Amino acid sequence: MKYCHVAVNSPFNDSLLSYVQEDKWNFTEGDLVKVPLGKRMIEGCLLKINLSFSQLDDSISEEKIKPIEDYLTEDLKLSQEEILFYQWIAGYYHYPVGKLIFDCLPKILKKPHKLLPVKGIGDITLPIMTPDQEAVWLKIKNEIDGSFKKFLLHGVTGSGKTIIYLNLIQEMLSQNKSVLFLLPEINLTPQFIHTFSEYLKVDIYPYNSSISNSKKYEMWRTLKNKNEPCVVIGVRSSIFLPINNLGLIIVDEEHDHSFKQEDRCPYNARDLAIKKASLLSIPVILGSATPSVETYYNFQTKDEKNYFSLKERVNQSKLPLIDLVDLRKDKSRENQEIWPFKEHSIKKITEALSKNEQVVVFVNRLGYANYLQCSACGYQFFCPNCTINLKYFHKKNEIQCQYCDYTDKKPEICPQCSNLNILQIGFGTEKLQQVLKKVFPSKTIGRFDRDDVTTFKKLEQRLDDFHRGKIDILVGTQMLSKGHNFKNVNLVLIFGVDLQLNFPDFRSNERAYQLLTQISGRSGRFGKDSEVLIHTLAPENRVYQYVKDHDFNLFYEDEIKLRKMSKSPPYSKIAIIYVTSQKQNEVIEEAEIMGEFLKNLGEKYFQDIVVLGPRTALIEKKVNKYTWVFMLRGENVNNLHNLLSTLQKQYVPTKRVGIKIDVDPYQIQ
DNA sequence: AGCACGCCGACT
DNA sequence: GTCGGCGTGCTC
Repeated sequence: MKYCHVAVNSPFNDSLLSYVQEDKWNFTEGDLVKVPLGKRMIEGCLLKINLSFSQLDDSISEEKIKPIEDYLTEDLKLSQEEILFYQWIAGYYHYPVGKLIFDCLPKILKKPHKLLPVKGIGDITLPIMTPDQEAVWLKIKNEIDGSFKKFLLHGVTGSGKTIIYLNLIQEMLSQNKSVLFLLPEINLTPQFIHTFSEYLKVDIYPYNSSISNSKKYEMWRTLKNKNEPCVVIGVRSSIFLPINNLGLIIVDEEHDHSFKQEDRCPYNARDLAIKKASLLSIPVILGSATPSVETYYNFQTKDEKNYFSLKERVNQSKLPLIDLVDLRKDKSRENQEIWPFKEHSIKKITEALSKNEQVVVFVNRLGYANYLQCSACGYQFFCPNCTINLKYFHKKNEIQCQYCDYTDKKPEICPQCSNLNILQIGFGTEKLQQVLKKVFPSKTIGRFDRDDVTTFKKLEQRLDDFHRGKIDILVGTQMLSKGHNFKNVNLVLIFGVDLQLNFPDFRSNERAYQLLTQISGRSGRFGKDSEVLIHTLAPENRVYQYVKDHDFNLFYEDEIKLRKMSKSPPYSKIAIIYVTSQKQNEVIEEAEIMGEFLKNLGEKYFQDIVVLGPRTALIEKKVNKYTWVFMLRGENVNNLHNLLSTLQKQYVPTKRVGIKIDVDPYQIQ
């Protein structure tokens, strides 16, 4: 009797199950199959075939093993390289490999659908590079030699990283190799599709959440067999696309947190890009104006010769002048009508508008007021399902939860003391938009956030309107901060970054620095003098000073010292364990028992691993689910992985709780 | 993760 | 009586 190992789409037994391989099949490894599990049929992928019973690394008894039912499809299968890639990821993130595979593959379809790539025109020749750009491009080009190498392209905002990418892509295409271009968010797709199709005469494939499953399925089949070189522009999940003859991966905005998947398998696509490049022996280029501290550290200590920087903007542009607006000053004399703007900021906006320029206003929060509070008794309006305040939306006249769908009418009266004066605390995009509408009634004030821009189509439309000058002032959240090339913006206002700096997390300074620098970078990209006004209650905070001085190195030197002192990454490796349940007492009890287990395990075998916790998650209850967390930290990566594996193999929960492991967490929830 | 079984309360 | 809520156990 022949047996095989199948990675199934179920977490049962870590998704690795054994099946009988009947002689009638002509299977090879990587085939996608249907297998029986209990009373149903589930999807599976053959990892190892032609095994005898004794070769099964499984403690199951022989008579329990059932035969494979059928092929799931013969249209698509995984290559040996893909299997290795998925297995490595599953091991690294302690996630079941079968779940991972079927999370990543498109849903298998019977009928193929039509797929039309964007046909690159390539009718414009690339602009001549500046001497700086040319030097970098030549050095990278000469380093690329058909082996695995990683490069960091560190160029200030507006320094023209895209031109270097395009030259390198053209070089690859001329060698008949395809290129994968990863960007953090779907928002940036339209502009890259536009630019790439102007300069490159090849098929360009966008891959993101606006692409239907049938197109995704067709893309997997097409890219696997495609012989002509092409370019894929995609978000994090496109790292899994089986691109034939892939010659180069570019990760733009490598520092961006959107590369980290938070649900399901919590991988970081930037790190996977490096892994994939090494498996395929190809180069990978990381690009950013604000490299992550960990990436920069790696290039400082290991790959120095592959670090390239661009310090000047192109188009004779200077970096914007950055002004800190102290929100604490002269409170009494402040004009309440324009709050939270200051008269100075309104004056600056007026000046910009009078020059027929556009203005970008950034605030990190949605809605009108962050929460409501009774002025008499201090009562706050909380979500009944989550430990969070309800946000107030003015136009909808509602208070809403950001984690579940709980919504209520705006209260007129305090339910606790019947007081009629309910205070609105904090502000978001909606508030800023409304204030600006009042101050500038003849101007068009647009909004760019998740609340107002709900579909990809609307997003394209809103951006297009702004580019065409139909919007004078655009008020937006993070969505606005990344990569956009606005021609007529020389004034940017920033609000609400103080909150980021107060976040209890070793990355809070880094996040704030990156955010400020990225948003500031939207100002003055086309030659004119430009300005950024950062509104803050803590102008003396050093992060603001580094942003003001455009000094990445000082920021980094300061930050890396803190990381060393606090033994945070890159000086250690971190993993988080989340324990969740609908029942608060069960999570707490389970977390305590698990804490004992981890402590004993640590004392016996892993003395170098620090176990912190259990404590509540930052938001203990979300959608009626309670979460408690552990943080594990260690300098030895292998020990950290061994501790996690031991926990997974040996720890038997006493309650029905969910357990999730997050290796290299970005946000410590 | 599903799915079934089995126990219990509440409703015609 | 029996419908359905959810706790528990099992699946190669």
